[in-house]
Amino acid sequence: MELNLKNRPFNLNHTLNCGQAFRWDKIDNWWYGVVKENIIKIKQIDNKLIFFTYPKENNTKLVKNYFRLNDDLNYIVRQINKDKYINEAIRKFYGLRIIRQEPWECLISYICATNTNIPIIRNMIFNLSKKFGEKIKFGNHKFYTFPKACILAKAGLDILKKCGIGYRAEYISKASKMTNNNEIQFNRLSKINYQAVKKELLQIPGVGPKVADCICLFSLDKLDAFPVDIWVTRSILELYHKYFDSLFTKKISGKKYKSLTLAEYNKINSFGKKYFGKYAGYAQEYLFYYKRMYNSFIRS
DNA sequence: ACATCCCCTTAGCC
DNA sequence: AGGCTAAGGGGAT
Repeated sequence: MELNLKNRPFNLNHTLNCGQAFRWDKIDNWWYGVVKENIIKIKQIDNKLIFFTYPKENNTKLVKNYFRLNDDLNYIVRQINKDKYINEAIRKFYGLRIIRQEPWECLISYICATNTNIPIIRNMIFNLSKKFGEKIKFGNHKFYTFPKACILAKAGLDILKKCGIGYRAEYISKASKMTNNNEIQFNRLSKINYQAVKKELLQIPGVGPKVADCICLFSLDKLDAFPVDIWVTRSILELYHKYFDSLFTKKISGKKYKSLTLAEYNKINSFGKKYFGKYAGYAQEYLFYYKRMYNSFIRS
């Protein structure tokens, strides 16, 4: 199946490499991912996307929706392009789009994403899927769907821990039970505003402000959410310190990789939202990817 | 009501 | 070889 992007800016590699989604692999120049109960095999050639979906074939709707191809990216980028720093990130990673993930999978993924790094997060989610998901064979490759809430809700802590998730096992177990009990209703959450969604997400064990913001941004259409992780903190301290008092920046930079307090998180978070506006989430992702890439570059 | 300190798995890196 | 780092959160004080 072919999808002509026409003049819609999109860069598949940036979108899948930037660290927002953990379930994609590049094999022989094709990206493979599991989205809902489907496998997507996809590559980009100039302004064309070439893809296969399985088991439901030619599922253009799934691809368009997942990659948010209907977002007016040129307009969004114009809204967040406030200074030379973000401008450089936008130019460097032009075409990066926020992905619309499944809320349930996104919740568990970002509970896994605390106090660890992207390769380990990918492992945790793969292990959970392999042990508790359903196997799908596609070509010469095997894939696993993300496990349903009712399955994880029944799983014992000892079995969960064999997936390498450590202390997160209890959070995942409780979050699964809440989802399975209908205490968390994602289709309702996608319809209420950012503040209200975040407040509800914070009731889930293992979900603090950072994880809640990630779920809002990557799965619940809250493009104004501005997650603040270590990389965003660094880029704010380096590039935007003039918007904070020197006492604050000094305190944060002296923390040496210890986590932010709630007050500190909220201060950076509300700066991001105010400064970049209603598409602050897009700005966050460009800054995050830019800072992470640049730091790994100067280390190697 | 707030802030501070400490613990929590895992793996790659130096 | 042991400490540090990584898309942080929770609980005790």
